[in-house]
Amino acid sequence: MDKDKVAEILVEIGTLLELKGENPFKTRAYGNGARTIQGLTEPLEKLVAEKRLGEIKGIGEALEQKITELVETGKLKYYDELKASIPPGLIQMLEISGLGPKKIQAMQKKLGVDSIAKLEAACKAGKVAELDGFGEKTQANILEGIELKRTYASKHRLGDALAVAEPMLEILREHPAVIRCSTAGSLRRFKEIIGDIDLLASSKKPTEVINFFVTQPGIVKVLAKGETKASVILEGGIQCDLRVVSDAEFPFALAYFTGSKEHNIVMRQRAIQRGLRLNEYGLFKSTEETRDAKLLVKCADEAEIFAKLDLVFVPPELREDHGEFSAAEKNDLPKLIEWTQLKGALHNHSTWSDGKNTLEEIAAHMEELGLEYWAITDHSKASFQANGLDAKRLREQIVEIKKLNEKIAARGSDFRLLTGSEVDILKDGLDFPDEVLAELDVVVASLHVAGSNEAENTKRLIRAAENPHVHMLGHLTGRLLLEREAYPLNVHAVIDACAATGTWIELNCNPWRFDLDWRHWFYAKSKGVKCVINPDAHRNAHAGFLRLGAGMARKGWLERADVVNTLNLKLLQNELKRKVTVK
DNA sequence: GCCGTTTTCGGCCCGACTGTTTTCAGTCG
Repeated sequence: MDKDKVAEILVEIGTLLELKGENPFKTRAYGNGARTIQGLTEPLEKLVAEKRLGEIKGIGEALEQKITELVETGKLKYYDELKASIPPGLIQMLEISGLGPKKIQAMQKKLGVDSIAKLEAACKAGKVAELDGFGEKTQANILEGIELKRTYASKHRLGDALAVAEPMLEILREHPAVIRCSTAGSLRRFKEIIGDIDLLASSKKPTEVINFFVTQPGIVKVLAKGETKASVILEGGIQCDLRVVSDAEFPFALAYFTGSKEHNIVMRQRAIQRGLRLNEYGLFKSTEETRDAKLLVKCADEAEIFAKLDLVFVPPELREDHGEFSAAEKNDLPKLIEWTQLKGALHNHSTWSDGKNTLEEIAAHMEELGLEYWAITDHSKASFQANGLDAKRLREQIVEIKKLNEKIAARGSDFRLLTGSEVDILKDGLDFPDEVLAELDVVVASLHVAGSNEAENTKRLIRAAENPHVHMLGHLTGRLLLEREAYPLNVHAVIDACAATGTWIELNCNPWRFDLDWRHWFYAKSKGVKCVINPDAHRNAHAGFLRLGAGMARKGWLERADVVNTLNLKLLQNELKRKVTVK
C-alpha cells in the first residue's frame, strides 16, 4: 500500500474517532501522522522494513504498529472494525456547516438520525428543536446547511477562488476606513484546492468595514456577522470570511490566519519556549494568555514576528510545517522563483489542433506580455478528438512558424515561436517516429490514455523519458482536480528515470491540473530533475496561468535555477539541444 | 495518540461567533 493511501486511512480514522467523541488530541494525532507520512522523502516500505517508523517525530508506538500492518498486509483490523461501528451517513453529516461530532452524536443517540436524509426528515418534523441544547434556530440552520451542501461544492480550485477573491480585495482596499488588507488562509498559501476565501483588513472602524463588506454585490448569503468578523457565501458558492483588526494587530493576524494550522502550532510553541505568548493579536511578554498592550512585542510586519522567534521570513507558500522551521532557523530557505522570472513557455496549443488562437495571435500576445519565446506543441495524430496533427500537417506548421518568425525578426523583435509537438505516449511507443521528432525545437511527451495498471503506466512514461528527442514529460499524473484522480503510477520511479536521462518534468499550471503536484518536487529536485512551468495554453488568456504555476513551484521549494523556462531564449535553445547531443 | 532542559503523566494553540443558555458548549478556523 502506498503512502498516499496510508495517509488517507489515517485521516479517516481521525474523523471516525472524532465522531465517536474521542479526545480531540488523539484524533489530531492521526491527522498529524497522516501529514507526516505524506511528507516522507524516503519510501515508506523501506522505513517499515527497517523498523525505523518510530524514529519519526509524530509517529509513536500505536501509529507505527498500524502503519506497519497497513503497508505489510494492505489492511488494518482496527480500521475495519472502527469503520463498521459507525454509519457512513454520520461522516457525511460532518460536512454540513454548523454540525460537529457532539451534535451529530446527540441526534444519533436521541433521534436515531444516522444519515442526511433522516436528519432532514427529523428537522422538518420539528424533532431536532426539541432536544436539549438545540432550538428552532439550530434546526433551521441545519436545514439550510443541508441545502447549501446540496447546491454548492465545499472545495474549489485555486484559479476560481482567486478570480473572486482578488476583486473583493480591491474593493476593500478602496474603502477609506481600511488601512491594510490582504488575502490569508490557504489562498495566500497557494494551495491548489481551497475550502473558503479568507480576507483580512486593518481599520480603526471595524464595524463600518464589516457592514460595507456584507452589502457588496455578488454575496448570496450572510452566514455570520459580528463586530470584527463576517462570513458570507459568494456567487458560485465560495464562502468568504473577513476579519478586521487594528493596524498594530495586522501582522499578527495575517500570520495567524494565513496558517497553516500546523505551522501556527509550531509558531506558538516557539513563542512559549522563549517565555512569550503568540496569538492573532500579538506577541506578548507573558506566559499567560493576554492581550495587554503593555506586554506587546511590537512588530511592524510578519518578518519581524519571525525574527523575534529566531527565524527568517517564511514565504506563505512554505507554511505547511514541511521543514520550513529547520530551514528558517539556519537561514537556509530557498530563494523561491518569482513568476516574473519566467521568459516563456514550452507546452501550448493553437488552432492547428484544439487551441482557440492562431499562430499570429499567439505570437502578438506573448510578445506584448514581454515574453521571449512560446512553443507551439499541438497534439499528435492519436489525439484525433483534439484535431491532432499527423507528420504532414506538423511539417506544414513548422514552415508556417518559421515564416512567422522571419516576419517578427524583420521588424527587429527578438521574440520567437518555437516549433514543437505534444506527442502522445502510446502503448507501444510515441505517436511520431524519431526522425519527425528530430525536426522540432521542443518535444513534450504526454500520456493521454492511461490504463489501470500502475506498472504498465510507469513503464510507458519511463520509455518516453528514455527517448533522446523527448525534452519533457507533460502533466505526468493526468489528474484533474476535483474531477479525476491521477492514474495509477509510480511517480518516484518516473522521476528517477528522468534524472537518469536528463528529461525535464512539466509543472502543468492549468489550475485544473497543477501536475506534477507540488509535493513531489522536493524529491524531483533532490534528484536534480528540472522543472518546466507550462500553461498548456489553449487560448491567449491562459498565459495568466504562469503566475499560478510559479506559485505552485514555490510551494515545491523551487528556485529560479530549478526551472528551465527562466532561461533566456539563447540559453534555452542550448539546453534543448543538449539531450540529443549527450545521448 | 504523542511527547519530554517543567520527562513516563499531564499537558497538547486559542479566540470569535452562534445559539442556547443565564454562564456556557459547540463549532470553526
